[in-house]
Amino acid sequence: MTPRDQELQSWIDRIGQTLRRRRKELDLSLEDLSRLSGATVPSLSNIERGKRDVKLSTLVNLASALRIDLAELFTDDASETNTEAQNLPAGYDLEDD
Amino acid sequence: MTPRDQELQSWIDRIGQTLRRRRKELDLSLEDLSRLSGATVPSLSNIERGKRDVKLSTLVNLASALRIDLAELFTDDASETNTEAQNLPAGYDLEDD
DNA sequence: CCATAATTTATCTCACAAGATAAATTCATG
DNA sequence: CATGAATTTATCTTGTGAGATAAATTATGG
Repeated sequence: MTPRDQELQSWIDRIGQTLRRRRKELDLSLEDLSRLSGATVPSLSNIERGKRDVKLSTLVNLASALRIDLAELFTDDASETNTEAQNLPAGYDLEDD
Repeated sequence: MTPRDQELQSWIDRIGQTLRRRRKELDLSLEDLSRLSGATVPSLSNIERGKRDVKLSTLVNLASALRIDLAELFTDDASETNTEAQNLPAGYDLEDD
């Protein structure tokens, strides 16, 4: 495994973790996020567990569904909690949008 | 075209522009970058022109070859010129690495 | 202008991301 | 524990990103 492969895997892992952390933060199931993002449940599972070389479009959709900036997936200060408008615990709309 | 498609296209465009700007900054041809990154010349052309829904691995390889942080591709302050160690005009090593 | 380099476009192939669906596993909670 | 929800794993299909290669087009310098 080349060092670049390792770097890739580390990005894939970190992005997956960030996505999962954020989903939990919003108290969504994979199924909820599936409806919000358009991605299927198995696909989401694989992405969050770092099993996929995701396409940009997928990340854009997920960031949008989770109401975070795409850039946040790449600036892992690992503990990105709340930025105000990004947390809306009550009555989060689960309709597909 | 949904608004999310538009957002995707705008990211694809901006990333392509950033990559091309950076390549020119280093005074590399597509062929040079091809050797450095492992991507083929036609592929690079398509990416820089915003014709592709790139995979994460491709972006990681390109950022590495161009010696920029991956995050820089997603924080487009549009005019990211020099951050010191990222500019090495003389004797830039064209060997594949 | 011409020659050459750089880039774009085209074709064909392969690999794999992601969809769809179902079954298996794991996790909560009563 | 049992039961139902959540997640993971598996299988099959489809679409497309990216490699390889070549030809066409567009810069650029002499």
